Amino acid sequence: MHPSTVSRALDPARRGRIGEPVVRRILEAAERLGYHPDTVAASLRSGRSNLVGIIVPDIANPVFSPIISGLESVLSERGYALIVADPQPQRSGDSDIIQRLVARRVDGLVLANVALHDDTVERCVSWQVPVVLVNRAEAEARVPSVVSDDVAGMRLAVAHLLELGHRHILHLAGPQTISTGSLRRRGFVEAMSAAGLAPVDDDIEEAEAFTRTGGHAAALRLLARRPQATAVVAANDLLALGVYEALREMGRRCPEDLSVIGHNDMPLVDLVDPPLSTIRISHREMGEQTGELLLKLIKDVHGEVSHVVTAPLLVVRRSTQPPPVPR
Amino acid sequence: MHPSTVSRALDPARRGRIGEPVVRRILEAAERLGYHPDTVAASLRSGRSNLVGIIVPDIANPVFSPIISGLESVLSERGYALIVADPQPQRSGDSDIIQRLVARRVDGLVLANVALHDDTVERCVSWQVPVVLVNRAEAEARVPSVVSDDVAGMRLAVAHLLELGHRHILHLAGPQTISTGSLRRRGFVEAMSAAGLAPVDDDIEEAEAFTRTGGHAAALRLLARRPQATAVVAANDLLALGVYEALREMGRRCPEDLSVIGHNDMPLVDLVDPPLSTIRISHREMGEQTGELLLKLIKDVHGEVSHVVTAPLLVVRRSTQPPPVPR
DNA sequence: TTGAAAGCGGTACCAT
DNA sequence: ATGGTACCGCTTTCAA
Repeated sequence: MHPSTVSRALDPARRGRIGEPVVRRILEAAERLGYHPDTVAASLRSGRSNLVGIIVPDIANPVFSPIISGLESVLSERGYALIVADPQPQRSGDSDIIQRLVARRVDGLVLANVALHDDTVERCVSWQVPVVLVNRAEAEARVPSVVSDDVAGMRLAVAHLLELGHRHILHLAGPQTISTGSLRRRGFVEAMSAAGLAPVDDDIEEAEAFTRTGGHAAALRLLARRPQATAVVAANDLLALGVYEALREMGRRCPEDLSVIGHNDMPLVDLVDPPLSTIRISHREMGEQTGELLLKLIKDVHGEVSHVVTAPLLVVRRSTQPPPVPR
Repeated sequence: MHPSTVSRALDPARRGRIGEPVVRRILEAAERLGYHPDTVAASLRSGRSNLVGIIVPDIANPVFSPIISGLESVLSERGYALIVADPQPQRSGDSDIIQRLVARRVDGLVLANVALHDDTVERCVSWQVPVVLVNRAEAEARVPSVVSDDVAGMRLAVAHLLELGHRHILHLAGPQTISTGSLRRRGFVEAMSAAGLAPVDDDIEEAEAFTRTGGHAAALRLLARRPQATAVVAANDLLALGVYEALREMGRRCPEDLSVIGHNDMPLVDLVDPPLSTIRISHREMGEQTGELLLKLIKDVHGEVSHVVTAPLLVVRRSTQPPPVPR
């Protein structure tokens, strides 16, 4: 048969230009022979790979895995496959994952690990690869991004505690090199200031990483410094769980002695003791939005740079309650 | 310059055949021009894509995400990229993910979602694609697999409860179409029988899925039927947490009234109330082993079919204690 | 050790 | 609506 005709008949997008009966015959033959067009050859010729890469700091992290899942869902529905990369600093050969992905001719890239100031983005732009940022924004907003409204989230958390009657509220911040860490800190400061309770530096402690151990260590420092505080707003759930551990060691109770609120609403925090009040973010939805944005960008490289900001939600459980009455 | 020479100089594996100074000049030039060989063209010509696919039932599942992570880590170290696919039944176009991946010329495939009897495996074998199963074994062991020793794990769980003094022990089983569900059930029956306490059918209840809600519903049925039992062995942690919920609704306490033990040791189960005793499985390590196995298979398609079985570990926390003394 | 030529398997473009 | 042709960018084989 005639290669061009077959090619066209097999591509739903341009099948219309081919005679109805011919298409049927070709489809049948393909079925019978178990023929499937070679994606690699098609990529070489067409320049499109139908491949998208995502770079995350940790695949198994409960924040990123639903993002990957949502993204994959949108992409695969549209015929794209997703390559997941997780650059571990100590690993050799990782010198440049972005480069490796670009050499594979990915049609687009999702970056879930850029720092607030990061030259990775610049390199992608210079390579002309469509890029979308997720769960991270960069200081200059050069490329599209999908993030939760961290400032609004902290406003929610602070408002909840104020309403319960708390006045002396601390913040357990995340690393300030990461946008969520920085934005949430800013959100905390703004919300407190708006209530006339502007925090001083000693009311805030930075964890070294968004982990339980990081939260634990930082909470120990913070609570030693500010024993009379009645509530802590943690920059994420893992940090909040670190506060739990610190409290346990210090012989203080949550929520009776200290209210704690987290951020993310990751799986199982409703079952920890006490069930954690937190700010819910739909990471899966963020992944889906990221997919839509990227697909749009791939189709129209010079489309406008749009930023999606998803709304967070307060989830009240049992780790927050009114402050203890002073004796 | 001379394309062949450049190609050879850029490939570390065969650089040796090229003159030292020539190599240096080529490397420099490549650096200067920002040249990177096109992987797609290379794939087309060489037949190798340096691409591996993994198919999981749920990317965000705490069992599978560390597997993916471990696998990715091994693969990317060796120059392979990992495509992650997550076939959702209701999704269109998914008609055949395997086919789509094969059309992309993946060098190998990891299946994390095969049922006990599954024709997917057969199709891969017939397509000559190297395949490794992970966290799932099939009834006939036609292809390599990496699994935890589920039977041994259940033996550990049962032995722990027996040692505490329990005699009336129940099993909350997972879906029997899945190898872990079926193997763990068998392990439970064997371990109990070995102790002269062979369970009857009513001592075991199957959950519809490995989820909290599935566990919750099944636990309600099981505990209603067997109120005097003093311990439950759940087929995984999520199911065990479902038991917690059921207990709470029934006004019974864990561990005072009923000991509960899970399986997997997923993140955060050490912080739930009460901290869950469980069987630890290193899913990340399983992912790494899977990568090694697959790479070996890719290199030598006709190598022997090996099966890796990782050893589980008992983790005692606070959800298990001696049975209440009968009044 | 290096150069030359021939494809890998499709798709884009032009001709009919 | 279909057929013909060139060619995507590399690797492989063979020749020098």
